[in-house]
Amino acid sequence: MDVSAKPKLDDVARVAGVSTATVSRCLNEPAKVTSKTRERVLSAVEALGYTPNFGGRALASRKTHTVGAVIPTMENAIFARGLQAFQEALAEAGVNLLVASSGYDAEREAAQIRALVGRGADGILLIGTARPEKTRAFLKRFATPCVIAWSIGGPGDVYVGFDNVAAARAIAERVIAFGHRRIAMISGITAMNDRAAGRIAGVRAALSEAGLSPEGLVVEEVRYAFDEAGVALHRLMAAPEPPTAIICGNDVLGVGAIVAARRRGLTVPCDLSITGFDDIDIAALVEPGLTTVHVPHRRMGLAAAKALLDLIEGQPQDRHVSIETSIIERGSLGPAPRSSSIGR
Amino acid sequence: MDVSAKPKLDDVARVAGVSTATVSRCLNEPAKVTSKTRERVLSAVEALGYTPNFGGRALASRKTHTVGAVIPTMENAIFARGLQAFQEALAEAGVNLLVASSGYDAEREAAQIRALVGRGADGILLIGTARPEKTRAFLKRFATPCVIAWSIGGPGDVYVGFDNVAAARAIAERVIAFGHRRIAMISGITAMNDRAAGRIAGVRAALSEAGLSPEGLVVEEVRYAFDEAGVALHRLMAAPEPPTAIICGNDVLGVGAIVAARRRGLTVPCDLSITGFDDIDIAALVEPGLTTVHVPHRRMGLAAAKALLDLIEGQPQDRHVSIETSIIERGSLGPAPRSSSIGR
DNA sequence: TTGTACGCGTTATCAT
DNA sequence: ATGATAACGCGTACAA
Repeated sequence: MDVSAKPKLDDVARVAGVSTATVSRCLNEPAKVTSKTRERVLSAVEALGYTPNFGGRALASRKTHTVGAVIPTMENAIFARGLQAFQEALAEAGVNLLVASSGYDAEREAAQIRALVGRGADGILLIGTARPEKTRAFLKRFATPCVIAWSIGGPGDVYVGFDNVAAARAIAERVIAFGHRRIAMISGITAMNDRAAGRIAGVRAALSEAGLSPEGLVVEEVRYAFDEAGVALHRLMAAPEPPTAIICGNDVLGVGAIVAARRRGLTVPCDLSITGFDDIDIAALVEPGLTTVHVPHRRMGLAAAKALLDLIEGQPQDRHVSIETSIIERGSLGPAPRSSSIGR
Repeated sequence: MDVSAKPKLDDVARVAGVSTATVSRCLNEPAKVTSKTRERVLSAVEALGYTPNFGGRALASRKTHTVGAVIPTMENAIFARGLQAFQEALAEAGVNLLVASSGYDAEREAAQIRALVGRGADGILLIGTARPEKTRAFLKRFATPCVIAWSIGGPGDVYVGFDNVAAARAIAERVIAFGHRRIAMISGITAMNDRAAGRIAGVRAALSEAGLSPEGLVVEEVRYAFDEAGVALHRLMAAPEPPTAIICGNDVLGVGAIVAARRRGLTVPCDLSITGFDDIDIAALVEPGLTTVHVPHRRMGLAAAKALLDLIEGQPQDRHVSIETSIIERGSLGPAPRSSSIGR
């Protein structure tokens, strides 16, 4: 009925009455085998419940059919969503996904990358471009196929991402167009995070272009957490000349800011305008809806999978894929209050 | 400067002037080696930038230091959060995580399980207990260490979960205690989902205990998506005797229902009470806050990792870990409207 | 088209 | 404590 030991290629060969080589061919290059013997072999495989041993296969073929991804955290919905799509696309191609997380920490990212490469990942997905030279050198040294997502990488990188600077600039321009002059920002931690840094740069660029002082932009730098946004908002609003609009580095901060504003008795957007970045589900559920930058995270995940698989196969491809973003207006951004546009 | 080929155990042995066996021991059982030679070996490892080959190691040791997890989808925050904690705990132990998703589909789950076992996962994490006998047999056949989470499993299972029936019953009792008699439910799809089915059963049990008809419970079964909750709510409220309280199968549905109710001009909880299940972030952010069942997803993920690692090591352990849940009252559940408690 | 035989890089079992 | 050497399971030139 049931065998105690795991069947090996050898067992299948014996049952099918062929050599191990033929069995191997049947599984890997079915075309190189007669349909008749193939049938015999496959039924033997079925009968024994044979599963190829991973170690043996990896050792002989020097391929693991496994790729790794190191993301900041799955608890951020944007990465969860992108990774989900990434995994689905890989599964489609019979490739497994190893996930690791850095917690936005460069050291941990480096450690996880080493672990994944050591574990034999055929390729790797990384988020953003900001990382120590040491980590970069490690990847280069082992020539690990690597795709960068969520950012525009350098000319030498293969990436599937969007221009954080341009997108942030676009939404800042919208804020300015609404008449806001006292603008503040609640940003994620910028250390080793080019997305967060780029979004600040984009806002500064918009200010500058509008003839406003980019240095005057007050930036509260906090962890990506709802509560942190509240703390930051209170600090900002306690200033002698509080902002009339707050541009948030992502939707978690944006929604946190809206809730905090409400609890502070402020009406959004009448008293205070707030914008986000990412367009995750909750952005559409808060009251008022969060005006934000829409990023197609799923599409990016799918494209990243395709890019990485192509890269591993050595196929020619687009090394640089830019994903378009757009602004979604939902109501949390409105005209600047009249009293303050008069200001002093 | 840099070598073109990847250094192997052999290279390290040559440089250190020892045998491959010693190098292997240095890396795996450092205690069985003199500190003097160990030092020599380790510096050789460092100098060459040696990384053990995964295939070779897996083949010889019959261990991959890799575990797999098959979850419905990472896009559901509860799984993203639990999986994040799970992964962190594994990384701590030097174990890598392979993730796969089923999309709540039994066939896909089976396929992913096969893939992960074939890929050499030392153990596997699964969500819930409801799955075809065939899948169960497959796991038994290969004696794959397996932990079930998010549910109470059978006596033969190793699980780290909570009692979905009891938790749903508890919140239904609360709803009934608020005077509600016309109670409806918006549930997830129950096919091959014991959590969703269990939650309905729990609500029915509470109704029955309160002397209400459990068969009278109207259940709208929908996918776990915000929009689906809205559609379901509209159907429920269009009935001749609409419910005064809607118990939702999870927070995604609960929040979706609150938003849909608001758009329908209903005030929660004055006109309609709504409850959720899970206690994800948005439950605290909507207006009014969603009264829900708090589930410590991170703690469950950590405990699941510990259980699985112990199981793989063959260590004695608790095969059944029950996680406590609690009810969080936030405001979306209130007294039944007076007019309807009088009824028709 | 199919079979033979060797090599992939490591661990583990013996001796020493 | 260390070294020689045999597995480990599969892929693949090469031969038939």
